[in-house]
Amino acid sequence: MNYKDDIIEQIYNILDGKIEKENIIVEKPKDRKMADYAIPCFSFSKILRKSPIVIAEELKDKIEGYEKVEVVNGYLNIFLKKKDTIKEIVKDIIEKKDSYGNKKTKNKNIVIEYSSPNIAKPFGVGHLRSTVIGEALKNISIKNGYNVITINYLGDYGTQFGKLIYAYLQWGNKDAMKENPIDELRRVYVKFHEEAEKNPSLDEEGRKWFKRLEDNDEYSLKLWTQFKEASLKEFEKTYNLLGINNFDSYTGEAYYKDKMQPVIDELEAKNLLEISEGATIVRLDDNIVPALIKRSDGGSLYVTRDLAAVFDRKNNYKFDKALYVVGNEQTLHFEQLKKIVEKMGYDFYNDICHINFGLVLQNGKKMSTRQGRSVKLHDVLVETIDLAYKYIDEKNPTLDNKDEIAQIVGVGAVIFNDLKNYRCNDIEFNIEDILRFEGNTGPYIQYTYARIMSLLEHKKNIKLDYEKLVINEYEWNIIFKLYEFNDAIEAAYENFDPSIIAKLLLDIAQDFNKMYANVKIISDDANNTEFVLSICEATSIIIKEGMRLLGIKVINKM
RNA sequence: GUCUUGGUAGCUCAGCAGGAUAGAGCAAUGCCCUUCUAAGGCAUCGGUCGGGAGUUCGAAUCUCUCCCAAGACACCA
Repeated sequence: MNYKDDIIEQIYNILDGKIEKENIIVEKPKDRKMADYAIPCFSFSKILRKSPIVIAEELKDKIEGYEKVEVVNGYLNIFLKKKDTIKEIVKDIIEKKDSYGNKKTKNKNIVIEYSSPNIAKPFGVGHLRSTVIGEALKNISIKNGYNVITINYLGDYGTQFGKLIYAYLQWGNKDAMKENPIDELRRVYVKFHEEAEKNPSLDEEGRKWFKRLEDNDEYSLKLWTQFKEASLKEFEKTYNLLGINNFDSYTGEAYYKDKMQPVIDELEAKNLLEISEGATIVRLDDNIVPALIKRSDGGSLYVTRDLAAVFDRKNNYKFDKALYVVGNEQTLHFEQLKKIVEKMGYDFYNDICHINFGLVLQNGKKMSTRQGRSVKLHDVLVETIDLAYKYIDEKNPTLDNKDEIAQIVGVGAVIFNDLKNYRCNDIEFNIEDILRFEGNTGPYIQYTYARIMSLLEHKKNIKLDYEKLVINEYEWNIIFKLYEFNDAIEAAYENFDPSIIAKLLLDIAQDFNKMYANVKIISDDANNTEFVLSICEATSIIIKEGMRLLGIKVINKM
């Protein structure tokens, strides 16, 4: 049962419906000793023309089904019946296992575009964010009952490839290309931008080569294909480490190259196009700068391709929502995209959602491949896994699958570090933070899980006698947190924010470890032991499932 | 310059559809493994919630204004 809803319902009825249900606020007090739920009655006094205390006193005697109801400073403080509540929640979780918290099927399709690394560039820590947030949102959306289609919209097209082809032809080294294609391509790309600083006419060369690529020039196409294949091979290593490799589609930007013209024609037919300074634009509202559809030389641009993509996806997947997990810096781009779709007369523009996230900064500034400032994700993962291995070797040297565990812990640390904070905040890239396995970290939660699994080996599955139990505050705190998992799943979807789940898991792990340190779990009292172990089991189910939603594995021993 | 985010403990961040003494982690200091995994727990230290004004019974939370930082702003994506 939902306690909050029940309390609201009761108060609504007691006050004869004079206070709207949405105005009855049920809070969770910061300090659980004050109450399990609290209702501030201040706002009722204007309508009922009585003091909050008088109202609270009236309500106090009429609310039924709870352990205790108190009035303090105008708050109505409600205490749940501990044993009944625990029994109900623990039983529910253990029965449902990892399906606990699953929401009803919505019969709606969600397309999520995420990860989207750029071909011919290293898979940098910047792309980690999109990858990891997108993956979590996929899991969270499915948990909430949506059908999900995932798209890895590879950055495999655009003027940058013209620049790259030109740069490779100018300064490229075939042997180096064979040896380590990504590094070689990065080298010439950085070189191009250095040279272009001195000699802006190089940009013109880049555009020329991209135009050739768009016009299906055989030589350009051959190089482009070579770059792309080498990159994908390289990315696969990183995806394998992260445990992410199941996109429904890998259609990159290039896929849309022959799908842009119909959209341009439609824009033309709807009289939305305009020529300005030689380029073709769509003029939007006064507060948004016009969107460039075609360059002066006829070449396509980012918006052009995204426009083609959004219609293609609407047709193919009949999406009810399209999520774009793309960084903050592209906010304007998506505003323009939505606005154009709206101007074209389609009302699904509202279903286009830019799931923005903060930048990965280095020394307070944006990382940039162009300026050679970027850190390879693969290197970071390897470093973290190595450190995890050292920990294991030191703390539990007899474990037999150390490599596997080190990988799960190391990768978990990296992913959790990214997901634990609100996604829109910028992150200062700090390898020390990632390499920390104590406190608010992924390994802390994984460790907690391993502890629980070790305890559960003592579980005998005997029938509990609830009458004999004495509940302590540690147990009670955990149960209440476990119960919040349901709400967290919905909130994480509604806000498209995985950190809501990450924070709850930290809370749960913390409460568990407090209990672990203060309560003797395996004791002579078989009934009580079994009871606490059932709480442990419920906790382990929530931690495992919550971590799975975040894209992180747990292990039984570490 | 315009627009968008953000400014909470030394550091990284929670809290923000207003509510009871502002919370974690890290760092620092001191405790706790003959007992269930010390990647843990406990304690101490640490804050005029960027400045100012307003709205109200009540503001870290809402409004305005100023300061600071980052990002975006026509032929990159």
